[in-house]
Amino acid sequence: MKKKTTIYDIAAKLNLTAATVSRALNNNKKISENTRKLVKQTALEMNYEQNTLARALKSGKSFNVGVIVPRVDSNFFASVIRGIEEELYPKGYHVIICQTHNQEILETSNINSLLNAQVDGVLMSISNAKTNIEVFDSLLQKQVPLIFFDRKREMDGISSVTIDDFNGAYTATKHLIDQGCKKIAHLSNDRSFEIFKDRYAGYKQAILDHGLEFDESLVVESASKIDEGKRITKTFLEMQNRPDGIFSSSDFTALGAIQEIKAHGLRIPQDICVVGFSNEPFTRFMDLSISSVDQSPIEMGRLTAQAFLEEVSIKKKLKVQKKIVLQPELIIRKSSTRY
Amino acid sequence: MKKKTTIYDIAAKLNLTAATVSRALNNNKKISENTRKLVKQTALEMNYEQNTLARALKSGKSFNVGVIVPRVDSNFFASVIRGIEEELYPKGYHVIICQTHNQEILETSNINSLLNAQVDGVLMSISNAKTNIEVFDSLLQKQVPLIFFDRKREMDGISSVTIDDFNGAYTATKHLIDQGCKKIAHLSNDRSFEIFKDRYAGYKQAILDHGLEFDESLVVESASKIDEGKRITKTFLEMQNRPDGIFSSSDFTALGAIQEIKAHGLRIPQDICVVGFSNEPFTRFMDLSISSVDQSPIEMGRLTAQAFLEEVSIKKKLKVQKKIVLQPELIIRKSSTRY
DNA sequence: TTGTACGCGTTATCAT
DNA sequence: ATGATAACGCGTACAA
Repeated sequence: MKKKTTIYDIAAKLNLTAATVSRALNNNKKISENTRKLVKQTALEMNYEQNTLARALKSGKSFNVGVIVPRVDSNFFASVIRGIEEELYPKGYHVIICQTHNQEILETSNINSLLNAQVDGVLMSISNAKTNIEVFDSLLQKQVPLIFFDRKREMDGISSVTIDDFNGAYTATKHLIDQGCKKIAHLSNDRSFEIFKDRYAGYKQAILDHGLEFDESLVVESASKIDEGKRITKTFLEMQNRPDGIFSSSDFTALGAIQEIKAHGLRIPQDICVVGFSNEPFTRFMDLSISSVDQSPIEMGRLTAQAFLEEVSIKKKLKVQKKIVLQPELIIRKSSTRY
Repeated sequence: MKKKTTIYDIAAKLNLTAATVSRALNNNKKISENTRKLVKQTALEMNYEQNTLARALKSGKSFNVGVIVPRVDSNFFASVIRGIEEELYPKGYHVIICQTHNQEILETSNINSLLNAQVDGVLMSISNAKTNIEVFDSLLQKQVPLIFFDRKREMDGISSVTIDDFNGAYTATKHLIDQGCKKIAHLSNDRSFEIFKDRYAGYKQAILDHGLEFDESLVVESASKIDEGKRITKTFLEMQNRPDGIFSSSDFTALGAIQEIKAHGLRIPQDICVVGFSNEPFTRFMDLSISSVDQSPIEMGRLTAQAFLEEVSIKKKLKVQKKIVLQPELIIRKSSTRY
């Protein structure tokens, strides 16, 4: 194990003091151009590398940013992380990944663990609607920037990057109406999350705005799973007056719906149109490609990272709360294209 | 900003010295049971949390592990990362993510950047077959454990976790033969990577072992993209004596092949059987579900993490090189099920 | 412009 | 069993 060269080593070699070397390397104004060049030159020759840990200990900045998501092996979150990493890496930051698996305990322990590692910020997507708010307060108290993406929580002074779920749902539902659907069902999800509440609201508003009848019994909550989509769709199809359109808040339940509809010998989109949400890769790959609402996750990641960078660059005094809302894009595919 | 309580604070309160407190907290043997309890008790009361940075600076251990992958928004790598994170988090380690986008420059800079952040280990999947080996040496010299997963490089003293690509390919090809295929093509990929070389070799061996004719013109390299699969399959279908089976080293090219075959009015699996590789989620979702070789990525991640943990727990003296090879599992679906 | 001296929070090595 | 002190590597207020 070769020992790393420190500023002391290079100071010794140059008959200078460590302080001078430090200043030279940090482009401190009050240093002669000569010594600056000399120091940098020999630093290069001696393969000097700044000890991040020491600097972090001294300055309190670790140049690490924590990212907390329910899970990483989901296309959406993986893509957001990709965006975050790409934006932060060039600025010298590293991204630390934590998964919560939707467990409140893990959400709390992750935050504490990141706090303990002295990250410079935490970017997270709420995974548990009822996680105690105290944990977030502990972040605020320690002046560690916290930024929500996708699944946020209404909190004073916290910036967030989300998409306009209401509008995405509204557009999708309106699209179904444009395709001639008269009775549109909605596969919803836990509405204690804002995103699902908003999608529900957008769906409802579109229904009402276009003279259709809003029927609460056509809205069913479930987990984002194929089988759930099948199960619920089965009940829809057994109605005496079945729906002719389905707006799903998840691509997986949408897929389940499609499978169930086919199993019943009905045609898509002729008999029933289906639109999903998230634009998961598989929706594009199917023979019967699935229309879906794209959330531009990479862009969301980039913007989240940018919001963080802004927050750390700004003087601590003024606290800005930024709420960035991305406009989702409806990707129209075969599952809802009648004309 | 509340100041964090340090061991000095709790030492002062107890009329002890910081050293004693440190020892008590670290369960040092030579400390009285009384003071140990007392210290731990008051530490709890004062909300003491160990400063990881200081400990890292002192001990040289950061409890951070770097993970380098081509990209995170791929199901395979995301799943491996998931496995790694789940294994490491309970042990107090954090996972730092880096992406290379298959660029040699980024591969090198990522390693250096992680080295600079003083990670306790680097887990990586080679993304560029010709990355200069020097970078890896710099890791070895600094005694930082390096472990390859999936895409490895043959290097002395480096542990790796891979799957038996040869066997996976062999099994898949044999399966096609069992289904009655007589002329099997192979959609390959850059064979400067071991994994693709091995898959090619497994395919070839299965052909030879079962009395079929090996025909090099039925093997074509391409990137792992749907369109490439289409393009190459088109040339296959235009042969006077077209193949009746395709083994693809990628699920994406397999999908492209399937699309092209259908477009030509041929039936799957009756006319042509197709098997892919990786078991991407979408292969299961299709109406015509795609047979594929599963690489158990989460398991791979866990084993990689475990190999790392072992390596750090062992005395630095003895260097163990572990080569873990997972057995892949062929998932047989509609695209290759004739009987 | 450069040097001196100290602190960041912890642990390890001496003593006592 | 506990205390005193140094050291990890860096940055910075203060002095020169």
